[in-house]
Parts: sequence; structure tokens; C-alpha cells
Amino acid sequence: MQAKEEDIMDFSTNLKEVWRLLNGQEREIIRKNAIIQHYKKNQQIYVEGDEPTHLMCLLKGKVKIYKEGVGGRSQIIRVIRPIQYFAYRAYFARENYLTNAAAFESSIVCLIPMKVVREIMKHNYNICKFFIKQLSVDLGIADERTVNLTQKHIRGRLAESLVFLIDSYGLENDSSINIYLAREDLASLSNMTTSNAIRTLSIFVAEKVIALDGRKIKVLDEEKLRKISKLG
Amino acid sequence: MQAKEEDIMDFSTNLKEVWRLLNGQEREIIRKNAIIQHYKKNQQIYVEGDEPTHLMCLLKGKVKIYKEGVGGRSQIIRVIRPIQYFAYRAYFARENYLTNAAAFESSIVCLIPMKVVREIMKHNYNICKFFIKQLSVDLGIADERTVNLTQKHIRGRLAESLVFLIDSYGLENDSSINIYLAREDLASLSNMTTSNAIRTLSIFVAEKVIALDGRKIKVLDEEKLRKISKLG
DNA sequence: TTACAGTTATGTTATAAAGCACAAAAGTAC
DNA sequence: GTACTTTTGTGCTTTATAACATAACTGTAA
Repeated sequence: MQAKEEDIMDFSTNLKEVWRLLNGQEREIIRKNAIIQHYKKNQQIYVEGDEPTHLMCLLKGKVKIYKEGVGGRSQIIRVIRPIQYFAYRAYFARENYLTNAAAFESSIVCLIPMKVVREIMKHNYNICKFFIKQLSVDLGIADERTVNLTQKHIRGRLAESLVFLIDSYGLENDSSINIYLAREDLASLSNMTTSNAIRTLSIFVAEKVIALDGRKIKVLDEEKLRKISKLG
Repeated sequence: MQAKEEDIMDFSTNLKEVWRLLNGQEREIIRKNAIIQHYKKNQQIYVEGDEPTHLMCLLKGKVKIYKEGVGGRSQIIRVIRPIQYFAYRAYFARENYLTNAAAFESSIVCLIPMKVVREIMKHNYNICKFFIKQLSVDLGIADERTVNLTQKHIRGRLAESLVFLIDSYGLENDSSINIYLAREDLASLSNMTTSNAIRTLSIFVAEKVIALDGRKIKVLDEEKLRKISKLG
């Protein structure tokens, strides 16, 4: 379906960062070509091997980018929050997708044809700069992550994932993390088995770093959590 | 020192990929501002925390990009071969360097002030496209690497590193890998201890996958090596 | 309600890889 | 040449974490 007017309005007001880099004509082109898609909880958005055709912007919800490793064990590479752009790396690298994307929860995504984006980039240096900055930041995070996931022990890796979730999705008023993940997802974010994620969470509870209520994780001692993440 | 004429000539003939994207005026600006630096074996090129000021292009030699992890254990993130550009990520991300760079062997690097590069990028879409492509490819490699280093076992990781070195630096006529690394570097490329790198190399010798002569690694069965890398 | 699938929790065992010790070999300085 | 440092190689021990087994809990559908 073509984008509804209110969705686009929402899009254009929230997406100031990119939107203000565009002139009237460019905005009009995007308005005409943008598509809004709804995804249900756990629904796939794209799959490894797919050909990338659209730039995606998460308007609402939460999305995971992940890879299937050897032996079916999956690894969450990064998470997307509103309003973030994603799904452009493969197109720019002239590759098919190397990752999968799926919705953690019911989500709304705005799709813009990559061809349209490319045409605008040709004449708009600021949009190029935007993607260069994003890619550069993401590459830095990926390098950091490689070292952390390989060199830190379980405690450090889980603590880091929790800090990462706090930084990505924030804390509610009661200081619980604003996302409800299955233990399995927490494990594949931290590069460990589900059992060990559960076990280590219990240890953190015993140490009064966090408190658990089902999938709700309440952060009791953020400083200590960050310390474990850094040193452990 | 300013770039010597023959270095620049060498630079301009070899670097066709980027050079042909520039017009006469742009080339002149780069010629005026480029600097040639020589680095000895094991010499640092930049250090984590440094402010990035120059785009670097490796003209001759071999360079490693690495990170110091927890407990001083270092991790090689990627390797650079002539003619490849590097050291631009941090500048584009508006960060200081998150990694270190050092010469594996005696190397020559061309440095171009980032401010100059940025000015050219403003009016030259093709140069933007070049960096976007590079960053996108590197980000894909980094994601792939994260999963491989965390999920594969020692044999698979070492085999992968050897394949990676073959693909990066090629094989000589006698099918030995065209780079001489200390076992320690091989280990930090494969995310394992030096002992385990040595041990696993011995096993590969026993299995007639490779033959060793000091630091020279002769590939006897490349197909099997790639198989171990993929499955192990 | 009951039945059932999926998730969470926890204890036990197995194993891959790190850590350590030490010897041999190679490279480097004097 | 000899002395000394660094790198390589190998065996043994320890440890972190995966794998496995099983139970409790949770949500959902009939």
C-alpha cells in the first residue's frame, strides 16, 4: 500500500534529522514512493540472501538484525529503535543481505526504494554524509563488539547486553528496561546458551544488580552493571 | 616530508580506482597536500585514542588494524594490503580512533589531510560513493567475523584466518602464503592463545593440509582448508 | 476445567580451550 | 664465536562454558 497521509506526516515530523536535509522537490519524490508496512511480533522483515531494494526506517516498534551461525545458533548483531534507518548496507555494498531482520514486537516500517534514495544522493551531499556517518559509527560498534563478545566472560557479556538494551531502548519510570526479550534472545545477543543466560541472570538477581518479574528486568544497580560489563 | 614526484606518480598510476574519479583540479589539490610516510616493521601507524586527521593509503607493505582487548590480549580486526585506503572510519564517525594500526613489515603510506578529502567529497559524488561502498563491505565483513570468531571452534577459526590471509595477500609460486606472521599474530587473528595456534598448526601439518618452514606456511590442500574453515 | 507447547529454571556432566611450565630453536647483540 | 632474548613447540592441569536432563512455570486453546 502507498503511505497514508498521517503516517507520512508522522514520518516527516519525527524524521527531522534526514528530512531537513532534503529540499521540497526531494521530499515530494519520497512522499510519492514511500510505502508503509506493518509487521507482527516475530515476523521476518528480510532474510539472508534476499536482494535489497528498499531503504527501511523503523517508525514504531523494535527490530533485531541477526545472523544464523554454524549449527543453527543465531546471533543478534544489532537492534533498531524508532526512528532509525536500516537495511541499506547490502545495497551499498552491492551484495545480497548477509543478515536477517525480524520484529521483536509489532512494528511499523517505512520503505523507500533504494533507486530513489540513490538519485537523491547524487545531488545531495548531506544525505551521502548521513549514510557515511551511520556506516562509520556502526562499523566502530561492530569492531568493539567483536572484541567484547570474544574476550569477555559470560558475566561481562550479559551485563554488556543489558547495558546495550538500556542505552538502546531506555528505562521506564520504575527503572525496568523498556523491552521484553525472551531469554533466548538475550542469550543470542550475549553469545551464550539460553541456560547460561538464565543462570547468569539469577546470579545478578542474587547480587541485587537486577530484579526479575517474568521478562521484565528491573535495574537496581546500573553502576555495578556497567562495571561488570567493563571489567568482567 | 612532502610527497616525492616518483612516489606520487606511482600512487597516481596504481590508484586508478580513486584517481580516475577525480578531475584535474582535484588531483592537483591532492598532489599538493599528500605526504608519504615510511614505517618500519612493527612500527605503530596510529594508536587508539588518537585524533584522525589524515586519510591513509597503503602503497607498499602490509598493515594490521587491531584492538587491545580485556587483559591486554590483542585482536586483529582486519589487514590492509596495497593499494587500500584506511584510517577514515573514525573521522567520518566523528570519533577518535578505536583501533590501532601497525606495519607487519616495512611499509609506505600516503597521507592525505581529511579536510582536503572532505572538500572534494562535497562536490564529487563518486568519491562519496567509493567510501560508502568500502564502509558497507567492511561492515558486512565485520558482522560475518563476529559470528565466525564466536561460534566456530579453534580448528575452524585458524583455518579461516589462513584462508583470509590467502585471499588478502595471495599465494607464491610454491603455494606458500605471501605473508610471514608470528604465531602470536596468527593467534590474535584467530581469537585464540599462541599455544593453541601453534598446536593447531601442527595438527594441520599432521593432516597434510599445510607444511611449515619457520614462518612460511605452504598450503598443500586449499580445498580441505576452506572446508575446515566453513564447517569447523 | 484439562491438556499441551513453549519458556524458564537449576543441577550434573562433558569438553574445548585457556593457563602454566618448561624445553628446544631461532634470532640478536656483544 | 658466546651470551641472551624472543619465539616456537609440547605436555599437563585447570577452568569456563556448552551440552544434557529434568522439573516448574506460563500462556493458550479446546
